[in-house]
Amino acid sequence: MSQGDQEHNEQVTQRRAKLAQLRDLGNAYPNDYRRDTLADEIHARYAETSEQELEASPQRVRLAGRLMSRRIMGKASFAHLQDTSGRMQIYLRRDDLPEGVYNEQFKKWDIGDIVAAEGRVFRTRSGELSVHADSVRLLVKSLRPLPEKYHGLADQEIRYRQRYVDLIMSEETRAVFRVRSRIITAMREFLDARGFLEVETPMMQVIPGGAVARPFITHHNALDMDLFLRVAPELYLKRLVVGGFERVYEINRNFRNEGLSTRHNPEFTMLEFYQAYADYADLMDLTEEMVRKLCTDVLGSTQLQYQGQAIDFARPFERMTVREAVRRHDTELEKQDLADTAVLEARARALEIPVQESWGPGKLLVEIFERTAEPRLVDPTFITGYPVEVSPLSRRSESDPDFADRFELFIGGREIANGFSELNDPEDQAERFRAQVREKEAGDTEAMHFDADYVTALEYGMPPAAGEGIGVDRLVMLLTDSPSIRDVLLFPHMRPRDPAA
RNA sequence: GGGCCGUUAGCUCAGUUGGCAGAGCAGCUGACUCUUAAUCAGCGGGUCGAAGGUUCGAAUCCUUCACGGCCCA
Repeated sequence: MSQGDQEHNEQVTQRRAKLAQLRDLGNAYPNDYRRDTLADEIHARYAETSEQELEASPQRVRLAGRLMSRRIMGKASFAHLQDTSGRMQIYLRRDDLPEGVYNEQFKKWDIGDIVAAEGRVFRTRSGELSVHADSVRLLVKSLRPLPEKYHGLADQEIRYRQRYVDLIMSEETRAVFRVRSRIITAMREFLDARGFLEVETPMMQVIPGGAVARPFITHHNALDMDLFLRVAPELYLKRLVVGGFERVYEINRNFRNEGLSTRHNPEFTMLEFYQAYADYADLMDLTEEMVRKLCTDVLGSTQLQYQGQAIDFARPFERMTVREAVRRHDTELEKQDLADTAVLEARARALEIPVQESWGPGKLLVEIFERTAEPRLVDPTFITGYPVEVSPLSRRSESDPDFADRFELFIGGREIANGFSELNDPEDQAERFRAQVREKEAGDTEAMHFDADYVTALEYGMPPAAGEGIGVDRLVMLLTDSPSIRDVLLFPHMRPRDPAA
């Protein structure tokens, strides 16, 4: 079960013995072979070429990859070789290889070995494009047996812990991470095309800020001081807006010291961006355009299925306020006054929400929204009208000071993005920091610190701006139909297992 | 943090009422010069997640712990 046990496994022992032999014969780990073709290049190039045409004009290729299967029929064999692009079948005949290679080398190879094969492209009787090898060579001896060829690696835990094995065995897994990469590339293309500058800001911060969340603490030895892993890049990105970079973005990790679940990993990737001379409404338009582009670029469609439910990105995204969403999805509250604290509290208790003493009407409303409406927001929907009470970083609405100029985007019943018009009044900001500090002193571990330098930056003057964060992992989950965030992280956080091993 | 489920050969999984630990793939030996979950004959391979308990006897029943999965908070 554990990796330590494999040391005593007979298959590992046999493979180690073969490696020892290879060492006796010379360099067991050569790096002088150069391939000239990938498996999928052959499939693409000769997809339409007939058996006869290939026979008439032989095409030579040099391949390298991992041996994934082998079928030995006496003096002839077939094998599948897998490289970064895909698989190619290799055909070997004893009499077409140099003396001794077939019996003394090829037959001693194991599934999982990394090998080179050179020869001409042909089609088998059943029509499969293959390479008839006249030269083969072992490049790397694999010491550990791969999972079973038919079922592959089914154990979720091992798939996460030993992702390299999962990647070797599962084209589905490889596809998820190719899609992830394409999504991030498409985000960059979209923002770069609109004059945004990609930047990197500190991940180790003296004063953590920009989100209401508990940070990780680390220690700098030379300075003998604790540092915080960032919970958000927000305050640094806005310093850059003060500095005159009027459109900036960062795609990188945030760290939040909270529990793990199918939707939460301690480190996760956010796209965060800021645009001067824009407000939250401008960003809703921008977001709709970007999300639709990502969907089309990556899936080639504006329709997708997530865990069995259809999601449509083609229609204009619906927009409604928190109150409208609650009214629509909670018939109990339909006709009641959504500003009445007593009514809201009664309803929250009826919904079995653990109501806290300190909650005002705004917090109650949002809690009810999350319980009743949020899971039903399947097609992309912008929700606005967030109470200021739950929006400590947003600018107040000029038309109604109880509400913030803020939106969240929901897709598939989950929050994907959060954006708002930025607070650029340094005196208001200083007062809000002071309120957070009071909460921290009262024992709230998630409350913010007072960031004096950030207030100083605002005092130089930040142009009116709007900013937004998009949860990249959650978006990738949607576009790859993945049920858990762990399925879209190459190395999700796992508790250490068997520390003795 | 709570509830439910899982952990058996390298991998995928069976294991009846508590009575000698099983299969397929992979591996080893042999046959086989167009196979593709190749085929045929034979063989080897186990800390049943860990510890403790009940019992003449535990993979199986009980307790605790570890790790994971799903749901809830």
